[in-house]
Amino acid sequence: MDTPEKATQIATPLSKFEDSPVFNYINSLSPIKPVKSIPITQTFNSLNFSSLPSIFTSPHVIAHRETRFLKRNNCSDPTKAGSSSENGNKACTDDGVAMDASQLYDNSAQLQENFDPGASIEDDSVEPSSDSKFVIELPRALKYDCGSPGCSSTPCSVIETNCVSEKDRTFASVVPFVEKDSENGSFEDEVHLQGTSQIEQKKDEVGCDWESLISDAQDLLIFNYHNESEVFKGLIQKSMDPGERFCTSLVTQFSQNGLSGEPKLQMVDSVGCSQQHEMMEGRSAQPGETSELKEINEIEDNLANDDLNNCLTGNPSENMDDEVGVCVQDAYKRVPTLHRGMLRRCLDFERVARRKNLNDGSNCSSSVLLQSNEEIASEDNQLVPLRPTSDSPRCILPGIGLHLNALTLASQDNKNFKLEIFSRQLSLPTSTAFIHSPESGQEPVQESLTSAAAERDMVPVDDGVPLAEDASQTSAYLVGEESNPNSPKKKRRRMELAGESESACKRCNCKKSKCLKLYCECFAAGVYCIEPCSCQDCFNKPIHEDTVLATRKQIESRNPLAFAPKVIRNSDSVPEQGLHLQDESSKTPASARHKRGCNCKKSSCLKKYCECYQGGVGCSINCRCEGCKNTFGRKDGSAIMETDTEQEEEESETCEKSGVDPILQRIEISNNEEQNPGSALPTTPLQYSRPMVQLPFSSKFKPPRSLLSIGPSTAFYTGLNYGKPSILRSQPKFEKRLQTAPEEEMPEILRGNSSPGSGVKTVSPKSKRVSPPNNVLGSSPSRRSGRKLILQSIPSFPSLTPQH
DNA sequence: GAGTTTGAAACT
DNA sequence: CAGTTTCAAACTC
Repeated sequence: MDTPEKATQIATPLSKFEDSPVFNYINSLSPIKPVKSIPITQTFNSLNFSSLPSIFTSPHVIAHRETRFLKRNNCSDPTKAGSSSENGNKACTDDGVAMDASQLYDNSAQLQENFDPGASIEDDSVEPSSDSKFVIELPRALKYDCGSPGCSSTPCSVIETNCVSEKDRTFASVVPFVEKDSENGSFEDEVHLQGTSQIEQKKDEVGCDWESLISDAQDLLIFNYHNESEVFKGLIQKSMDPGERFCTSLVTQFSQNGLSGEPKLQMVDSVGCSQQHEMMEGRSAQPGETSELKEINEIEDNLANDDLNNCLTGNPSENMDDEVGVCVQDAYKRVPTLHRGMLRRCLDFERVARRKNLNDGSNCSSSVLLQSNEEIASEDNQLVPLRPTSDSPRCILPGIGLHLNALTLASQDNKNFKLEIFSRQLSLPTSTAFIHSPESGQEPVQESLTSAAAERDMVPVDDGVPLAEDASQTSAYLVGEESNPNSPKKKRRRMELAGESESACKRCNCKKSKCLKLYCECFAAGVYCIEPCSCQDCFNKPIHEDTVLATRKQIESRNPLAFAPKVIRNSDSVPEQGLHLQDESSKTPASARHKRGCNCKKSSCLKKYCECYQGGVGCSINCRCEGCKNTFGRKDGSAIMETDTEQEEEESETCEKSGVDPILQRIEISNNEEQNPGSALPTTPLQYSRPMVQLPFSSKFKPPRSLLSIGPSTAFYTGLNYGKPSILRSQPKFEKRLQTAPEEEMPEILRGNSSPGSGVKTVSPKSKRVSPPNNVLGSSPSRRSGRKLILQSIPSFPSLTPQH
């Protein structure tokens, strides 16, 4: 394997870093010798996630933990230390997750373990000396986490409190822990906190392959972002598929039962990382059962089901699930819509995973799953305002492959957030594909289609069109009616009435392409045509699935990125981080802009003819547009390059025309320069800066179809193309975008301009204004220096230093 | 709703 | 790779 190489690589950077300020800083912070851990962090960055095979995941995870231990327990546990040194390096290498994140995970995990009555005891016995260290470090880590903008203060405080209490007493008793926490918040918080850590831990464990699918990073980030992390936990847990839930409960049980924290957990981790299924097995493995995967497997379904049922039904159980379940409901209610959406996402993800499992043959009681879904949905209905105000993300299917149709199946009830979630779930590409497989049966597909159709059709409540109607229409569609010009039109009209939000939903009107070419928006978006479409001779239907897929393949063979989201957001897509994306990265400019850039000549990029404008993003150097006046930002490079006066003039013009606030524009422009959408500063219009957060689209602007899907979709398409799952795993770090941002920026800035695509395109003679200057500028020292300055101004991260 | 404009996609 | 054609959305009236 790569192990040797990686180790070497790591070693090198370390030496370099030792001198780095960061290193020193870390050193100063920790009494322990961070030597390995710190370098590891940097290594993370330096190394590409792509290099990490799923196989490594488990080791990797272990490594995390061990690394942590090494750091903390350095002397306490020789055995662990040894293993950690080896594994730690490896793990760090492949895991794109920020070291911080890993630490956080470890901390939380450990915290939990320690806090857990049983676990704590064991831990004590195992690592007698580690406690004090842990106490010290844990707070630090937590604080660090808290330091993140979004981090919720509550959890941190709780944790800290706990730590303090621990100091005095040891981790032996959970009760004190609870009490302490209750002081700050509620018991729920405590539980949630625990759950959170569990979840994180779990994710860490699972973090391999399919788990990575979960954009845990995002989720986690969100998690931290809001004070209601506890809610998340609950939701997550709830949303968890049986296996995961079970796992979580297991973790809890582990701790409660007094299972050894580290060693056994590690076993579980390793097991879990191998595969989804395996993962589940591993997780399900009880303390004493770890060895027998098969047995576990058998048991798993039962247990999982039981567990799930218990949770869902709210029956009291031994597990925390009960508590969680209860808490979840309460918490869930309290969760803001936004959060819920996020949670939803998790949920959906889970669902998808489940589906995948089901398809694979392992059926953990689909009924149970459905039940959970329904329950959730019902919750949503009750608690959440169903209608996203403006153009709902829901409509944004783009970027989602045909599989989307299948995915939607699961959550018919909660249509509102589903799409969004799905779109973001990009991570599910593989699973999606599988789900979509014909084998799954027409029914599922159709069903999914139905839901999808319904979703797409879904009109804001105010529209006055009941969902039921849509559903009925959908059903009609399902019946197999090829294309229904009449009804579609009606519907269309309705949609139009509904407003722009509707427009976001793809409806095609193809006449000659048979909806099998990219001309067709539906096809291009990776979704089947539905009733509202006015297409003729449409082949983009489940009935013609084979044809569709074949055509799709063909097109992809021609252009692998054909179905990739047209608008790519750096931060979300995390191309740099993505394992698979790396492959893509070479092809796709990782700019936060339109994938290929526009070629507008007459529209001045002020009309929807312009894909950039349509996508709500500014034009980039990739664009070959003429007279660009894109209100979302003009070609970034050129903007800078061009004389200020010219720019200003243009800006003023734009402002006048668009009515956009000049200041805003300036900001945008500056952002464009940086081309770092992912960073705190949005590259594109502010409103879109954080699609993840479900920012409302301005009424003025229609939701760019690909907007929300950008991040995930990117990954998605990658996955789709390559059929690799994963992708998102790299994100776990969300801890702080700030951290990642610089990393991403750096590459982007450095390469972004020089990126193959941009460079080539820029050169193109067509690019009237921009091209020549851009290229020149791109390479020009002045420009670079400017960017470099910007980068430098940003707090340097370890990752940046080491590699470059 | 018909016709025009526009630029992406597809083709040569 | 450039030029041309096809196509369907966006736009206008």
